[in-house]
This record gives sequence, C-alpha cells and structure tokens, in this order.
Amino acid sequence: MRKSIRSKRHEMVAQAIGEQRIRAGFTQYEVARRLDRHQPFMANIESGDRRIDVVELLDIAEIIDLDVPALIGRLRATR
Amino acid sequence: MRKSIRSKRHEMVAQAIGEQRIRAGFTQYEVARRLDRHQPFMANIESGDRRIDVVELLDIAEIIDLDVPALIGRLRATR
DNA sequence: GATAAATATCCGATTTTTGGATAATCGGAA
DNA sequence: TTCCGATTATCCAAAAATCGGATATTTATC
Repeated sequence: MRKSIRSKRHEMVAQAIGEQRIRAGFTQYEVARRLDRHQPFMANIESGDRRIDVVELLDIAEIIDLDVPALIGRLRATR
Repeated sequence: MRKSIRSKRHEMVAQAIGEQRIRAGFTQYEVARRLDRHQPFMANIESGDRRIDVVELLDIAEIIDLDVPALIGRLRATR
C-alpha cells in the first residue's frame, strides 16, 4: 500500500480481481501476458498500487471471468 | 485527444459522460465541484485526455445519473 | 457585435506508471 | 524439514500522465 489512491472501494476492486484470478486458475504472469503487459502490472493492480480504468477492468474480467456487474453492485453499495 | 492510449472504448466512455452530463443539465464546473475537483478535470475526462478509474466513474455516474451497466454493456460489445 | 457562461488549452510542478531486475514467499516433493 | 521451482512482491529510475491556475476559445443569448 504505497500510493495515494487508497479507498475502501479501490481495495474492493483490487481484491476482487486477485481472488477471481486465482479462482480461475491463472497466474499474474499469464494474465499479464494476455494483456501484453508484465507481471508487476498485475501485481500492482492486485495490491492496489495502480488505478485501473473501466476498459482495463473489462479486459481483465474477460480473461479471468470476473463478474463485473456484481462487483459494481457491491461498489455502489459501499462508500 | 492528445495522450497516447486512446482506444475506441475509451472514447465511448468519455462521450457517454459528456452527453449524459449535458442531458442531466450540469456544467463541467458543477460536476467537478461536487467531486472536489476543478473544471479542467471534467474537460480532460470528456475529451478523453484523462483515464478514469472505476470508482471515479461510479462517482460521476451518480451525479449525472449515467447508466453504468448500459455503458458497460456497450463497451463489452465493442472491440 | 457585445457580454457572460461554458469549455478547451497551456504548461510547469507533481504524481503515477512502467518494466527489468531481483528479492521474498509459497507449495509440493522427497 | 530442506530443497527447488513457481509465483508474487518490491525496488527504482526513466517515462508518462495528472493536476490546477491562468488564460484562450467557443457557445449562447440578447
């Protein structure tokens, strides 16, 4: 946890991605590779060190089969 | 559009926000103010000069009453 | 055209991101 | 437990993006 953008909801996003990635049986390296990025890219996202925009979220979600609408629902219910 | 990473889908997000903001009757200044940001913040978002993370999108959507699930649906259908 | 409101642009200071290298951690096997 | 390979986390400096005050431009209304 290093950067400034730490909110409860940012944490939720990071955690949802990390958990679902593992559930789906991927390593950070594998997901990163599919996105043409490097492993630290995923590490930074999952640790919450890096912000993630909507388009990126959808790209990742598609790979790891993350339920984005459900995540958004939980985010909306959180302040 | 000045920065490097602009995709069709990023454009869609920017445009959806701009259009809905106007539809909802807000100025960039008003939305920015509610978010404790400055007017160029919204200008940069709507012009696609600035990426917008999921949490920010939800914050903005709540103010301008943007249908996020619908936007996401359109994003998923676009490559 | 004149004016005001709204939006876009400029730009330098600051912050964030990047990714190669490497360290630390985890998991399974023997 | 110890070893080993796989996975994840951390470091860091260069590159890129963001910030916001000031200002320019556009738009709307008269």
